[in-house]
Amino acid sequence: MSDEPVANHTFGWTLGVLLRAYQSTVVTVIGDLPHGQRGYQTLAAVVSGRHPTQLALASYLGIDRTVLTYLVDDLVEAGLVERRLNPNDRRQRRIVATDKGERVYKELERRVSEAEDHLLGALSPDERTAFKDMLQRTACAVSDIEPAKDPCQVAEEMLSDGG
Amino acid sequence: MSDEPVANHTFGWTLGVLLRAYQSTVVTVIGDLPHGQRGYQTLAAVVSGRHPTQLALASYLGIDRTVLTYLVDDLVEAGLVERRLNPNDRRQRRIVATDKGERVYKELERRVSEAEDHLLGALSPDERTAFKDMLQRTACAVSDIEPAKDPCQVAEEMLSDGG
DNA sequence: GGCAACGTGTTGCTTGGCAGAACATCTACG
DNA sequence: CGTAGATGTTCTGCCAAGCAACACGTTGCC
Repeated sequence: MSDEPVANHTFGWTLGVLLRAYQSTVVTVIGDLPHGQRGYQTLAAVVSGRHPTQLALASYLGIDRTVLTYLVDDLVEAGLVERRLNPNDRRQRRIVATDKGERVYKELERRVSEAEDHLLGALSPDERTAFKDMLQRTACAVSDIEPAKDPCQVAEEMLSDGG
Repeated sequence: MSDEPVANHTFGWTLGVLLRAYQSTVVTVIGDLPHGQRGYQTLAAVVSGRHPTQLALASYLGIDRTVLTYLVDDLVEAGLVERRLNPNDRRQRRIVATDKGERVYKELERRVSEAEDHLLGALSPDERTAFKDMLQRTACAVSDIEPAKDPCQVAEEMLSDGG
């Protein structure tokens, strides 16, 4: 193992390198978005329209509810999203993207996609697709291992009464 | 893109999910190691025998030098590694694994590998290999984009005067 | 109506990691 | 020898994140 001339890097290390590179790239690309990469992920989740409550949003993003409050606060302040009361359950507040939010996200998403492709420059186009697909499947499967997060399967019943 | 019935998760989100899952798994598996996943990565890097100086080690791990000091301190205290002065340049201190450190790492590495396989359970064995390979290539290619880190190409000349 | 449970927001505490400055040690170059 | 630069250590401050606890409004159940 240890006398191999190449590679021999830890899986976790490669993950970390990739994530750091991704983060710094994304932060550079999105610039003024309130909470950097976090804010971008949040905006993306909001635009997707799933996650009827802040709780669902927080667990999807893997962050604390108290943190999400500030996050949403700042996104609201930036005019990108707004809190909308669920008339069926006025405890819940659905976070929806404003028109501006959608426009901004579309533009950012374009830039971020470019950055991602740049990041995956070592892979051929086919490999990139395969890589992203595997990454998706793996990440979604994690929801089975750690059901507390349920990132992929969003209760769609919850959506029906909110939309 | 946006009207696909499934998936539609951000690349960064999948990365985050995977990393969080990996971290929590690893932390569970390694248990008492001083700095959790960080400590494990450090130990792995030390055992690999590359990185003749703490600076090289820090940049490889993508962490600050001042942080590495504490990390190494605790690993030394745990009897896993030791600081060895480079006789050719006594400013430099090469971190080497003790016998205990190597034994511990071997065991931890076994467990972590299991955990990784479990984590990649959604992929077939062939896919796992391909995935890890692509991940490695991508992570290593990042060193070209951000040469400050130079994670993969370790100056081997530096090694020759230290070993 | 009364009570428990829930969603949200707020506060405070703690931890962890990063960044910067100052310092000691050592090497390299005149 | 003296100076400049490199390495590592220590100290300090800072910021982000997570966690716990509480308050408030709301819902559901009895």
